[in-house]
Amino acid sequence: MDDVFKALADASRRSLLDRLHAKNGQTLNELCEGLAMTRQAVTKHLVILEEANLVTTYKQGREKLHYLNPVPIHQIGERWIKKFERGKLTALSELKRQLEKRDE
Amino acid sequence: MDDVFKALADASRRSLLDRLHAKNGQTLNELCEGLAMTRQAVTKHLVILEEANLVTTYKQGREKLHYLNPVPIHQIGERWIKKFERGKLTALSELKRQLEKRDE
DNA sequence: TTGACATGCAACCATTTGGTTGCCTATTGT
DNA sequence: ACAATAGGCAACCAAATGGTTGCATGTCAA
Repeated sequence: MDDVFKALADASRRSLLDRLHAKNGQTLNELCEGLAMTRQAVTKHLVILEEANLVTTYKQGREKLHYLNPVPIHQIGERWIKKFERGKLTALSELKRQLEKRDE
Repeated sequence: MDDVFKALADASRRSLLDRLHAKNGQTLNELCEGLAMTRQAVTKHLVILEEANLVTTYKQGREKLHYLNPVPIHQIGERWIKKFERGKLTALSELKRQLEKRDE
């Protein structure tokens, strides 16, 4: 889970996920197009995404195809974000109450 | 939004959010208890959480109270994670199809 | 078969990050 | 008044991060 959070912390990597979300199964060179980064930098980002299991690849001839795996993202939502949504309203009203108490 | 992702990337900071989720409105020293880190390190983490708007503070005398703000977490869920859940199943079946094609 | 194309590997670099120590300031209880 | 308590500030440090360049390897097409 830590891997996933770390992988998502970088805007370039999130934008790579966006690109794969728009069009799945792209090659490395395809994913490089229009980016202000060298191919090697993109490779490094993709490796981190693979290690976090956010991207799956397989080689077809000399090309390497990249597929988005949305499962870890979903798990962040289920296992982590939902925990903080329970009690969101009570936390906020508690905050409001305390902030108001400040002015007494 | 980038600030929030960056803030969430560190396990110590996520655990501070957990602590505030368990008990809201803690002081700095309270949040330090039982952690293998100096007070100053915790302060730095809390500053990052504040800048990402995940934690709100206010001073009461010589104490500084920390409150969890769950709104940015909720927004990550709404504005980011949900985007990838739409089409999750189609992405997965596409992936499966491609992986099977590999063995032909 | 050989040149062009797609990717991999490794060394290197600057900046950011996560932490420390040492000291300073402000508030509170006795 | 003053010692103890709660927190702030700044300099410093090692390691991680995000990027580069240069070169090597594997595959396809003419």
